[in-house]
Amino acid sequence: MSKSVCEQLKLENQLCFPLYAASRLTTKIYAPYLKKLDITYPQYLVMLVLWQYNEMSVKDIGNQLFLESNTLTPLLKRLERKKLIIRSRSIDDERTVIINLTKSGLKLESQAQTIPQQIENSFTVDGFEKEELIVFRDNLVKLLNILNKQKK
Amino acid sequence: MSKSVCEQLKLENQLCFPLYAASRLTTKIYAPYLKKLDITYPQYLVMLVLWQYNEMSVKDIGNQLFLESNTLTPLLKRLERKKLIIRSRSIDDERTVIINLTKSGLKLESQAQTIPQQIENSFTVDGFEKEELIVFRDNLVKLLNILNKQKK
DNA sequence: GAAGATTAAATCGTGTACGATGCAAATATA
DNA sequence: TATATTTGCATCGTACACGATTTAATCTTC
Repeated sequence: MSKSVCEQLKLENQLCFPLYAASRLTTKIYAPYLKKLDITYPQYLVMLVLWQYNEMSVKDIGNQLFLESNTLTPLLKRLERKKLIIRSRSIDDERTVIINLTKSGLKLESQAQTIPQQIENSFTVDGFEKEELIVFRDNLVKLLNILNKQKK
Repeated sequence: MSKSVCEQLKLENQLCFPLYAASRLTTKIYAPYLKKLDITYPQYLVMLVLWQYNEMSVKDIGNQLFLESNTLTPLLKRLERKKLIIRSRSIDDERTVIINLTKSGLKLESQAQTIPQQIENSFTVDGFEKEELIVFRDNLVKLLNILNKQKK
């Protein structure tokens, strides 16, 4: 990349902008599906983690999603208000808050089952081949790992 | 992709999550550089647009960044408070608000010149080849175009 | 086993995002 | 040309993100 400094400052030549915009627009693609479940996109991500691992501390969820308690605590309180989860202090370590799914939280998983396929379809219909999509996702994960390493 | 429905609900198998997380972590990579300029990441994106096009309406900026006035108006007011831009109503069309750079807004560009290269370096040092990075970016832009088409 | 360091959540303040709505200016149409 | 529609921006309410700080519990170290 031997672009001039001026060229580099252009929006389309940066990695950051398409990443930022694609992330936001993707969230919007989920919106109509998630509206039916009455949850937001970040709340959906938390539910994905809980469906997979069942019981987790706030810290654990944060490690999965790269989020801290300052974001998670209010979000989890909203999920609790929706009766999807239960927040309780660990007996072993009073500092730790344990998140458990309620029955309706657990039941919501079946309603969410169809979402990933529908989203994937909306990407593949015009544009991406499925194989291409996999390579792309692997690249994203690779970037994510690099970014995560830098953090430390 | 013949993953079971259950598998598809796992975090690492979705496209959306690495996109969301990578976008957020990338923003954090920018933070120390932007702190020196005393602007946030979305403010930086607006400045990129203005450095490239000089004079733009709120609508124009929104078209470039996929943002609406409900996000841009308060953000632009903050940039105005920092004396980086001037907001004024168009004479031709009183509905339109024209954004112009101030002298210090224009001057800030030279301070931002080094940022893209530094960011690119932090991606390439361990992990990504430059060519790989270009393919990846092109994929992101492709996704962005698909997403943008779906919106309409 | 008390003092100090570390850790897990929570709280606070600021700044996005975004759906929904309001409002005034401009445009289209009867 | 009066009226309806559209357009560009602003406002409002809700929900993230996140740096910085606080609080309480646990762990270290002597």
